Amino acid sequence: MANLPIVQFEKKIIETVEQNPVVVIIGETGSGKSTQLSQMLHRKGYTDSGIVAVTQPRRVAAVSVSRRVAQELGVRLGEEVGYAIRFEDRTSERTQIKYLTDGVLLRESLSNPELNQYSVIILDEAHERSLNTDILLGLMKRLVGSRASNLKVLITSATLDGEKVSKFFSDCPLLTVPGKLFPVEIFYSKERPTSYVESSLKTALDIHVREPEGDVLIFMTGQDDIEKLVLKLEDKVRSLEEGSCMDAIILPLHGSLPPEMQVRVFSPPPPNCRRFIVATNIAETSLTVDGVVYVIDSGYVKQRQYNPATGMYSLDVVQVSKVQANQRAGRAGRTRPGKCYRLYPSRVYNDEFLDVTVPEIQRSSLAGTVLYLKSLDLPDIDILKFDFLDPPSTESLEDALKQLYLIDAIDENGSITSVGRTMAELPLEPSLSRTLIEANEYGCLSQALTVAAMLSAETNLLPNRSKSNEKKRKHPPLDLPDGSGFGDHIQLLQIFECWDENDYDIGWCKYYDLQVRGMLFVKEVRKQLSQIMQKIAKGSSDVQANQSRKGHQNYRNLRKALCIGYASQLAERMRHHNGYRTLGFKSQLVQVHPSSVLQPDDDGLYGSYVVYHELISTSRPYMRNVCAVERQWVMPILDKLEKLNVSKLR
DNA sequence: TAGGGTTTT
Repeated sequence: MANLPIVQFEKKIIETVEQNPVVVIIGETGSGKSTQLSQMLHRKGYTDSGIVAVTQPRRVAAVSVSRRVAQELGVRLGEEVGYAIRFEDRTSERTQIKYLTDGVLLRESLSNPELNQYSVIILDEAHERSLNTDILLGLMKRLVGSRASNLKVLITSATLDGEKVSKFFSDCPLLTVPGKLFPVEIFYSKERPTSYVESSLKTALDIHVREPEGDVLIFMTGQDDIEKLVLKLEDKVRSLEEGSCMDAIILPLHGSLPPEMQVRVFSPPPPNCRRFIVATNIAETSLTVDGVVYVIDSGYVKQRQYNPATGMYSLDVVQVSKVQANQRAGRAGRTRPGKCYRLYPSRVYNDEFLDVTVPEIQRSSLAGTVLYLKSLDLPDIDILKFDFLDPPSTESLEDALKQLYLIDAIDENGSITSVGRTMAELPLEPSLSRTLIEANEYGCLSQALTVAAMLSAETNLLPNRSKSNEKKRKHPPLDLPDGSGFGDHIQLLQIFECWDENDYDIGWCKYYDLQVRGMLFVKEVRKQLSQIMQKIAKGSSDVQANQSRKGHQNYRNLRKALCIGYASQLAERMRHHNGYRTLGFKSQLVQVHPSSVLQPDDDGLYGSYVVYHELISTSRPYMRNVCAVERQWVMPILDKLEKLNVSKLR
């Protein structure tokens, strides 16, 4: 720890913090900012008047960094130094330094808007511009101006972003702390290749033949390209003349890889063997692979975008930002001097790449964010004028207001309703929290809890129908429940109920190709949601998973609750075919996703109305996860839509 | 009849 660069800046940092409420720290990789800033402030006595909080965008980071700090201070984790992430609070009365995800801090500020328990709040990795960090930046700006007791805010960011953050906080001081990276030599391509897979392949082989030992990390956009490149690399390396160069191991690395495959990158290679790790941006920040000396950067990344006019998501391949490109290059210099091969010209880097990644807040549906802000009851609120570092478009905010109005979270004047307040307490998308509240009225809360938890699972739970998997399958893909024809929400409910009947058996998940990790996550989410709902309903509600299962049923109450919850995600079938048009957004022709279990009637036609969980534009615009609903439930929503006046909702 | 970049409450 003593040789971390940041330690030499302690005096300067403390002086600046003493004299200013907000300080921006530009700390490059390896500067030690994440572990050291909190300890410096602790030494200076800032933990005497409150807790020093450090937010992280990711759970694993909150856990691992707090563990390191506890170790360095020689205390037990959970005592003076602790962490708090969803489902896991390892802090105590004695905790003075607390690492937490930015999402947890946002939750805390709901029940304690002044965040009085904290003397210092450090927002780490702000340059990643996660949705939660961006909300926190806006809240911190208000808080330092308003809070009675002295609050100190530190924000760490990257070189290219620091000035902007400083300006946002009324030109607060900006300190730069060097990193501890080894130099990385950058090589640019003369022009953009026509095929990134081919170009990566060629570059990787050049490195293998010409360069001394050291692993190669290759950044691609997705699973498909990764699999292609892995196959080609294996083929080419095998055909190299024996003894002409060292052995090679080729490893794919992406999020949908099973955990046991992911951890392979952490075991060191055998001697005289080079590893090629072909990865998505998961290797940019989330996973750190040791031993990398060479990086190949395609310059592209897959990004999810939301279109507020149509309510449609798409997953697009876009150019990385300069911050991302530098982060990728930095992965080559962690253990010794490295090299980074950029598969694009320097002109593209300089002229075309954005400085910083487009913040998530400008690429997401903001219904949840706006509801959260409304529930804080900030004085002088005009949600359209909330002070964001990078404001989302008016269109996007109006879309959020419209959605919230349709599900009764705000009234026609834009004021939060009591239903809206309850919704804000639930860690769910507004459509699902609205569904839970309605289901509680209809006596089907238990079922709704299960549906909401299943839809919250981050991983794909259902069997993966890829070609390679079909071959591996030991049994035909059948006998999972089919939603009784009503659609995917009901199927998700039935699957969980089956698992419950099988005593949450892991083997049962494996037999049906359901991701074990995902199902266990669902169980935990369900438990958390049950606890919150029981508090809201004052203990009277029945939340047992299996209590409602009684032979054949038409799930009428549950579907009605879903219809109310998804009032802003409604579609009407075309008269003569199975296409639907969306209602409530700029009307779009969409299809039920082919993976849906929704069943057509005897004439081959689907029901007249469905609600959908998500619109996703891939090869065509699809509704994913649909539920059949009845005309009589839809009519009041259509009425409301007709009378809607967005300009009054502000 | 088709396709999952990465996070998080």
